[in-house]
Amino acid sequence: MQTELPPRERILDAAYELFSQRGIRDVGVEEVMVRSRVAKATLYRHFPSKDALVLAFLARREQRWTLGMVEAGARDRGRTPEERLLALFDVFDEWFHRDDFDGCSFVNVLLEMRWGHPLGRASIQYLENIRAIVRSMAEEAGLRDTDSFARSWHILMKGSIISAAEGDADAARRAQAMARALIEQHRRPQS
Amino acid sequence: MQTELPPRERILDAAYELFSQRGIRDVGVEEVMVRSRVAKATLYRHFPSKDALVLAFLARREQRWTLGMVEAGARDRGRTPEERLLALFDVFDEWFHRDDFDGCSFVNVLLEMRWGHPLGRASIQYLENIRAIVRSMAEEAGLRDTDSFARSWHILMKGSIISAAEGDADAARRAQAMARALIEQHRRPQS
DNA sequence: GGAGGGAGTAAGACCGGTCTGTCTCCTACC
DNA sequence: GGTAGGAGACAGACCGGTCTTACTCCCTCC
Repeated sequence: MQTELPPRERILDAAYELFSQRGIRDVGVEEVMVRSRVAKATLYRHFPSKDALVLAFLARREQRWTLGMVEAGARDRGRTPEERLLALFDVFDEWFHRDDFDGCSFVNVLLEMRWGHPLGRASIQYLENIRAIVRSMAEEAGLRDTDSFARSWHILMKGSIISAAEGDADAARRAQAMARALIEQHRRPQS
Repeated sequence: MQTELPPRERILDAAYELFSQRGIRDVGVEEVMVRSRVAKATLYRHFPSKDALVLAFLARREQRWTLGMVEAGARDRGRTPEERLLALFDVFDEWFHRDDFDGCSFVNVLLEMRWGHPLGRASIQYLENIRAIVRSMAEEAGLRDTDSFARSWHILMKGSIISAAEGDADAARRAQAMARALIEQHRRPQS
């Protein structure tokens, strides 16, 4: 039998599953405790408040989702920089078809908590980090106006995620088609 | 002095402001009561539950926002069918720059309540209604594959709304540029 | 026209449940 | 034996929803 993970890891694992699938307000700390088989005092020893736990969840989400699944997945699939950009939507396509598809936690938390709330602010920062990855890929591809490109690209990413949440599992393919046109319009030299 | 609106209207007005600006879970029925200057029994006489009140809010949101602001606004601004489609993002541009910009309530409620919950289901239906408007405009414009067109177009709409919620007030212009390319690709005959 | 009654409303007490967060008590292990 | 952790009671706040009380208005009927 495997040795059980230390309490802090169990808490973070449980929080990740619950928060990513069901959102923040719908999940109480007690549910996190039960799933991680941890006492309340232990949870509050490691995290001073629920908000702090959510912040830790968002950081883990960036590691696993933004960096692990999205960025690394796209970089693995494409050979050229442009292929890697487009592969972002291949990763999304596979993600949208998974039955445990859970949407973008950063968007979810932002809309659940709104601007102004610390968790909303943090989510905005993590979304900006995603745009930075796109921008860097666009620079590798030699595109022009990479900041504007990344913002437009991000519109396609977020819009397709919402559509997938509505039930359109093919939203990534539609977004990818528009993404191709966007690349075309950002090729040097000025068209 | 103007005569006060009947209680039901006062309740719906208060619910509209509160729910559209702050979401569902963050607003308690007591806050709706206070703002509408209505007693609790009165609220529960007109609406059997908070969920029923939220459903009424969503219906009013469709009337005011989907039909009143978005569709009517776009139809007023454009002369040709294609201009009317693109004018959707002119309406968005103005909306994004308003200081009381509140995002798309249907997306907000869907992400707050999730699939499965009756309010999430209702939101998905109202989002489908938006796509039906886009589809009908696309048919007027003589575009081909109008269902797929409307789904792609909707990705641009929702993505730009999320970007605006993040703080990018110019998201509508970026989406409009991609929208132009999308129209181009859906012109008859097959390009 | 005046009395009576019923419907609608305001104000708010109240109930059961849930939430976050604190605290106590006990066990196990190093 | 001291520290970390499990189990859970507890506090204080808030939630949705029910119910009571008192008042006002309007319709009706004599």
